[in-house]
Amino acid sequence: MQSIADQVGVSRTTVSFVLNGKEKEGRISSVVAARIKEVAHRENYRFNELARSLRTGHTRTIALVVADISDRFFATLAFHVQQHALHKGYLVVIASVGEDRAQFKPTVEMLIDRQVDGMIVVPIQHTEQEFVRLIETGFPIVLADRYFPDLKMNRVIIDNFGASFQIVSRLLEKGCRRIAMLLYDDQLMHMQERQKGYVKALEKYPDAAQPVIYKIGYANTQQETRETIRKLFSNRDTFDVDGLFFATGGLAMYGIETLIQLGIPIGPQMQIACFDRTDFAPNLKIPYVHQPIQEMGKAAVDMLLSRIEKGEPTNESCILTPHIINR
Amino acid sequence: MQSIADQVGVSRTTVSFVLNGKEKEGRISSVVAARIKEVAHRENYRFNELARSLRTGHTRTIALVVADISDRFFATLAFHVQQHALHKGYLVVIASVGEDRAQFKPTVEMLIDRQVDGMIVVPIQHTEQEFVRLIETGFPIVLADRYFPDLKMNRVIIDNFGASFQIVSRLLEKGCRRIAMLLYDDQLMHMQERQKGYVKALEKYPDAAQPVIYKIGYANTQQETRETIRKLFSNRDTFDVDGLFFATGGLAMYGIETLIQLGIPIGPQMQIACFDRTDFAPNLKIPYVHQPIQEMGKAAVDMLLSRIEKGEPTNESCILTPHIINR
DNA sequence: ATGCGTTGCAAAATCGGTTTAGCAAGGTTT
DNA sequence: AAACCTTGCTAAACCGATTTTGCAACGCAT
Repeated sequence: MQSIADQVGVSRTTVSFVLNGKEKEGRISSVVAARIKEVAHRENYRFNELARSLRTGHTRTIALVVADISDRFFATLAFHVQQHALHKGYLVVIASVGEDRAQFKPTVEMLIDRQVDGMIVVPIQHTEQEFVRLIETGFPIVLADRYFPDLKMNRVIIDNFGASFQIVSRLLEKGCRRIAMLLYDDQLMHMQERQKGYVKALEKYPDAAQPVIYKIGYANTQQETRETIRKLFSNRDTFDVDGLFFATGGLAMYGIETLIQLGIPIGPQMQIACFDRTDFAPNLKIPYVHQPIQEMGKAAVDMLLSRIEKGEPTNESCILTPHIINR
Repeated sequence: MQSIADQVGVSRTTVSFVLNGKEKEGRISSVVAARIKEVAHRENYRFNELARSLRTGHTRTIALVVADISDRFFATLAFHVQQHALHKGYLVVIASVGEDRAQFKPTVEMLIDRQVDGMIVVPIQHTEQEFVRLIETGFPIVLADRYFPDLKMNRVIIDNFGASFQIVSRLLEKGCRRIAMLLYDDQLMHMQERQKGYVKALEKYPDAAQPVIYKIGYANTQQETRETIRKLFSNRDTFDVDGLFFATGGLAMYGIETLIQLGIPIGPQMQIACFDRTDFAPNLKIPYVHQPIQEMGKAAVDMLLSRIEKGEPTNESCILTPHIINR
């Protein structure tokens, strides 16, 4: 900037005004403005955003923190968050921390130290205390997908209970009476509500079997899912399962894979439902809960930006309704 | 920092030395150092990395630019790049630009304006000129997965030709003689070499049919793939295909899906091979090219960081050898 | 001719740190 | 006792911008 100022024969101040389109405000003559623009263009001048941010107090950067960016759900969310944020003039920094609170804290601090304007985070287990601390500082955060019911903070989630209830009801309507559910071993509300929806749906049918629930760990998902399914079907004299409900697309993928390997046909005698479209075996027309990931990303960005730009209060939470896809 | 200095009764300089672990260098007494540390901890002091970066000239941040973060290959690459970079003390900013050069240029500029120390990029078509400009500026870049043969710059890639050659050879050994290939309609070398490997393998067998190649666009991959497969099998009196080779995991997924829908059994009479493990239909034991994504990510990070930290010259290119998985 | 509002620009403070150069006090050497 | 080295710390410049305040010069009305 100094270099441009020298060439035109003005001060840095003047250059700054012109390059920021504040010629009126700075009362710079159009002659000088034109010369500055020309030189800036010729020299291929680019702002040092670091310096600008230091002075202005904002970076026009937001962070997105997810458990695992190689997961299809999170990757898609990341894509849409990024597209929408870019459109609003913001850069998004994606951080993938694993379902691991040891990585979560330092990562979040690293991002805040770099002065991101706000964060969209899909929280992981055992991080609630981190959030109460963050809320105290007043740092703009919006939770996506998962949330803490006791913490008063912005969030955009889906109606997990309702979706679960509806899709399990569908299974029941189609005649299933002994439905088992597989979900992740996770205390967070999104999982709890999917479980509750399943239980509640079963209650409607007095002749349906009691809930049978299997919890799978995040660490060895594939293996645990396989073993669970194997066990379930080897005990068929005890519990003659005729329906399976998977709480996520990942679980469904591994589960269906195992069914196929075991040679168990999926059809009227053995029906399946799950969350998220699984690309796996699309010829099996499995009903699923379609989460509006794009809307979720957009809503989260909009909520965060209005919080950042307008100051404090926004509507606290946004609950999206997923579609039940019946195929 | 000023606040800490005031409380301890020293200058900002002293505080800075202590908090940066340069007490020896700054010749600060251990008594003062201890008091500073204590106050900093009590006040929960955190560096403003923006300000530090402005002064030191580096941000300890690198960017990763890919076409589509929701693609499984890129998401996995992103995951490993991030893990390894974090381990080396760097933050990574992931940017997803689509296979779209209109988004590519502004995104790269945005990142450079924010003073990232370097970039790992998976280039997209028609961006070669951008890179010659970037190279002139001396900005540290390493290319991953794809590359420009004419541009002398750091890159980490795999032996696409060799992998393609080997896996198609496998199909030929197993008896296929009329093998068609599906690949993306892309001028970049990685696709070209996969094609060449296929052609070269066919040449070994004089009784094999001439190459039959279908090019699929990035925009409507799923639909185009389906139509291509349908067309291929409806013309079976003209070309009685007995083998299919997919240049990527995505193409394979859509292709196999269509085969299943058409009721064409995959087996000795109709064999398949592809790049990348497809989670789709794992009960079909399809041989595939396993790309060492984690090694690729690590190598790219290491190459970039040594370029950034040690200055100019590093070994120009790193060629990884994929495994052929035979199942 | 005096006062006043406008126009066109620049000086200087500021953001929050890092880093170089230097200064005073005390100890050691000669 | 003079010269010199250490020790322990600080002043001030600097990174590259933004922004507030100020100050000439000019035109215009009185």
